[in-house]
Amino acid sequence: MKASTSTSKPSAKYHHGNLRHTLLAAAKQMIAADGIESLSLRKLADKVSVSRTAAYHYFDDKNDLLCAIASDGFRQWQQLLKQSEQQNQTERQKFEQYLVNYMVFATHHPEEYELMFGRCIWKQAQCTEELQTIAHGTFQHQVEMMAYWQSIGLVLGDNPLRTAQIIWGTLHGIAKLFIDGVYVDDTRAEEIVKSALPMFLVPKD
Amino acid sequence: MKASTSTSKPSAKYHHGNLRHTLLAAAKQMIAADGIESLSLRKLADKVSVSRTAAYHYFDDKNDLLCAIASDGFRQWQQLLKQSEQQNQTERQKFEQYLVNYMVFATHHPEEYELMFGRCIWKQAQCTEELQTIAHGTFQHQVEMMAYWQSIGLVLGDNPLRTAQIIWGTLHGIAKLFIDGVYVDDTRAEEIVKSALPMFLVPKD
DNA sequence: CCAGCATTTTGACAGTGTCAAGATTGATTG
DNA sequence: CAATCAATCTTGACACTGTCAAAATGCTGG
Repeated sequence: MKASTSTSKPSAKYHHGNLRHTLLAAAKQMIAADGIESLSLRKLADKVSVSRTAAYHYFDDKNDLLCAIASDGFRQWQQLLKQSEQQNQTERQKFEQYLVNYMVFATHHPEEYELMFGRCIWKQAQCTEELQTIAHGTFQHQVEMMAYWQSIGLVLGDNPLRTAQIIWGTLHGIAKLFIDGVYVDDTRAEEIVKSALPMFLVPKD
Repeated sequence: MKASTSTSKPSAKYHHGNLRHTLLAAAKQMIAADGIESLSLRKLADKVSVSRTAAYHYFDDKNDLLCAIASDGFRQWQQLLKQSEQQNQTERQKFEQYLVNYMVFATHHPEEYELMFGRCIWKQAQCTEELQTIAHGTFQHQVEMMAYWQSIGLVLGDNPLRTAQIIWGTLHGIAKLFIDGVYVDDTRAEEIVKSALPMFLVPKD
């Protein structure tokens, strides 16, 4: 357990140190292990050895906590994107890389992915301003990339928004069918998306 | 309220008549109105004017009830498919009709759709044998249709399963992004899927 | 009319999120 | 150094949830 405080003694203190961070880390670990729906604030508090309602000082709500995790997820995803973008590749390779990255991220962080793009936050509960902002930024970036790839004649279609919706839809759909256990195929999600790639491209000849 | 019994008096009786059916109908109505996650067995029982645990005589579980609703959803979907298939159309029209049907069904019955294809049943809880069976049948039918459309040179690709996975993924993804409120665009889902259509088809010339 | 059966109810329990009020501590002043 | 204060955490309480065991109710066949 990497819990404990940041500065001084590791053992039980009243003032925890940086409880907010610890809570987030523990929560991520728990949802990774047992899924979002089996995360309870009380079990979380137990795990961090803190009282049931301690989290309420850092989060308005359970929903607020989940939104914070989702926001972190977006930051992680954006970072991965940035890393990938500055590699020296042809645009076609970048596009393929983007698709593969998406699937790898989604299948490797299924619960975070669910929080980021799932009904849990977007439909059921209202999402935080922070989440709204960072998510919107990510979406927009996505559309811009598609628009660019269309403008250089790599990707099919003339309506960037529309095409972005379709391609993202495909990625999201395959990811979700995998994550939610509908596809029990042992095929890797990356392979499926790789065979989908040609559908999106402007024919060479 | 179309509740009440099937045979005799409509008013309060101890033996309800066909409580199972009534429960299912009321549950569908409730999830259509307020979403799956706000359905509780107790509120359901209240609505049907029956005690909290009455449902347990017809369903093992809350999960069992949800599975029953999902099964009904699959039956409805299969019926819609059958209706559509026996119309007199070209194969291309049938294919397009299939895509549009999928989106219309998904967006008009979002909560049922979520139950049928969502994590709620497939991942989180284990699904009933009945559901497993009917769902598997539907999936298989889907793959067979894709295989046929490929065999007659309508749809791209040579691997039926793979192509079915991709096309279904696209449908599912667009549907979910709409349903879950990520796409707040006022564009109709059918239009998006219609513009996706050409991607799947073998070029004419 | 009564026994047995299917059906429904009542009681109870553990678990959940969340609010209000109190307890503890570290930091800030005079 | 001591007293105050604000940040932080805990305790108590409430309504709500799913679910089990045991009791109650009403229908049906003998």
